[in-house]
Amino acid sequence: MGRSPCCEKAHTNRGAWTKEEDQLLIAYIKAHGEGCWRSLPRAAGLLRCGKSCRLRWINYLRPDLKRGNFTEEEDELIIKLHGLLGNKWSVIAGQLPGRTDNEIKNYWNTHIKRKLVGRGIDPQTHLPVHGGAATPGKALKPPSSATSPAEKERCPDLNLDLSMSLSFSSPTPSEVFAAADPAADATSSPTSAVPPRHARAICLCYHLGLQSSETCSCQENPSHHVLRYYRPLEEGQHTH
DNA sequence: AAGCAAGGCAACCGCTTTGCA
DNA sequence: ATGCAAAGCGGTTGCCTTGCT
Repeated sequence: MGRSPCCEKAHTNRGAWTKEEDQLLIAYIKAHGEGCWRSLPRAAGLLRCGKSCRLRWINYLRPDLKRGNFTEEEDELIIKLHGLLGNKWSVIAGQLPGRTDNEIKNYWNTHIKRKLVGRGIDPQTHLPVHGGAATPGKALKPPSSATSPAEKERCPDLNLDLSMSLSFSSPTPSEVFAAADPAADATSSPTSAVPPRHARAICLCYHLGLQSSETCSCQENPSHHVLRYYRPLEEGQHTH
């Protein structure tokens, strides 16, 4: 027995959204907020599936979206975060206010990839393409031993102290992200705003070079890693 | 002006994760 | 502990626009 479809495809519109549909969705969410996406279309008078409504709202209609071209600073931040996190678009988007994961993903695939290739950097590994060091399709793989200064030198584009982020013995997540964006205050973001599923990515980042999130020896819910990132550790709290 | 290719991006698909009974 | 529904996510597709020949 398979999963029931999210919507009755025969009775839903597909393809590009019309202005009228946009207005219906905006008006409904303004009046009722983001509630149950599955029941929203019917309640709002839309012939769309809930998934489609959610996507349209998050990626296009949300009032806090920035739109417009990415700045050079945003470019560099995306590159740095991608070097740390890989294709965790939603986590990366979380560090760029007003930008969506879909937008960043598209921007990465159409602009930044090319930019990195132009610099002689493999977009997947963030390592120079010459010399066969790059391994297509693999996420940034930390070395098993401490990253040498020479290794750091090989990755000028990723303006991070890789010896810290990849071979650290125990940096805090805020240190990792401070390295990615020294201007950011990693302690100021509200923990409640972090979707729980981001925890794994943060955990993964936190454990880069040591162990994967799957083999983390910590028995706590991974969300504590998010707490560690978004809020400084207090005395006596769990540490690795 | 027409045809074609490439680029850009909105939207969809299918799988995973989460929350709850 | 388990199963299911809902939400979230990343990869992919497809259409529209732009630039080139």
